[in-house]
Amino acid sequence: MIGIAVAGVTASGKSDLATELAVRYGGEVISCDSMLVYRGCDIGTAKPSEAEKRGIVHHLIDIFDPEQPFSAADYSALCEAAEAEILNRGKMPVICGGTGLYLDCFLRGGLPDAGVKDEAVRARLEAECAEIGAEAMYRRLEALDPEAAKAMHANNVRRVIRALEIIEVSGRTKTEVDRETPQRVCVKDYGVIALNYSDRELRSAVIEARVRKMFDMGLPEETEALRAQGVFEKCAAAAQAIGYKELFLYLDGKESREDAIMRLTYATRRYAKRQTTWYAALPYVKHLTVDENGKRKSLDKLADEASRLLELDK
RNA sequence: GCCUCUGUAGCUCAGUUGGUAGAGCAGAGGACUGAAAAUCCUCGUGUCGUUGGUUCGAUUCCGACCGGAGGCA
Repeated sequence: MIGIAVAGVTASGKSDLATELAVRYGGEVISCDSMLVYRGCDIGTAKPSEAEKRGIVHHLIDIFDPEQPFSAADYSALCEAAEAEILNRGKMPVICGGTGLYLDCFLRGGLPDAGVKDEAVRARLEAECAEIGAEAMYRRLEALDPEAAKAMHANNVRRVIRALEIIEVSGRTKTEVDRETPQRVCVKDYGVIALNYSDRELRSAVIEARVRKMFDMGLPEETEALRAQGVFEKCAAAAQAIGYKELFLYLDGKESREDAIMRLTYATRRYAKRQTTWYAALPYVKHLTVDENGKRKSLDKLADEASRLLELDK
């Protein structure tokens, strides 16, 4: 095994565990998070502080400005590079983060449609979609790539457009392109664990507490700062982060602080649910439960369990 | 004390010219191959405040009562 990956639900202690494992086994952490790459998005993304990093080198954090686009393909390539660098130093890569798609892409050996992308084409398709409607776009895809169309819902405009984009840019269908990589198989020699709470009530409570803490730490101010930069008008990837758009009403005086806190809590809970569904579908992950009898396990105990699950001390 | 408004799903509210009701949010489940903290799909029986009356039939009309809001005294 050349490395380990700590994935899992938001606010489950992934960072702590990954850092602990890096300390124990001589590793460096590679973040696997679509939002930690952005500078200035700190509180809202629960970015680890220097103290929390405990002197361990962390890769792929603060590498872009919030206006810049970022995607799974970019991640996969960057992660590959970071991995090589770490291995060169004779250290162990410890991937850590909750963006399931990114992890999956990397572990599967990159994306099949590498290089198949054209912002201009995509923008044009979006404009067309706005004009003729999702239904018409879907019918167009049905004619060109019926198999891909069948696998997606007509309302899921993003995916329909991406499939059409692939056809235009590469001259091949998404179905053809996708056939070239393994289906959700981990082709890298990594041990993968996903953290989650065994008790849903506890998970909800932890998430709410974390949101309140973020507010106390200055989330509203951070949001204002990003707004002043124009991040949200530029349709940037960072603008979709949970934790900023939910505060707009409050910042504009149209909602109470408490209501904003609750809406952010709800959004985060739903996110945790989506993550759970995602990780449950990945055949190569080992699941690790974060609480015991309603109380959080100590980090040491959790790390021991993770080590055992991954057979690290063998 | 009088007058007006109001009481419908966990929350905010629609609605039924009388034939027992539906949205958003919350909640549950799921999908996912270059925006993924994104995008999308599926799931709604609740004494229609209580109680009398009118009616073949009332949550809907009428009365009383009990909550809540406002106005006049």
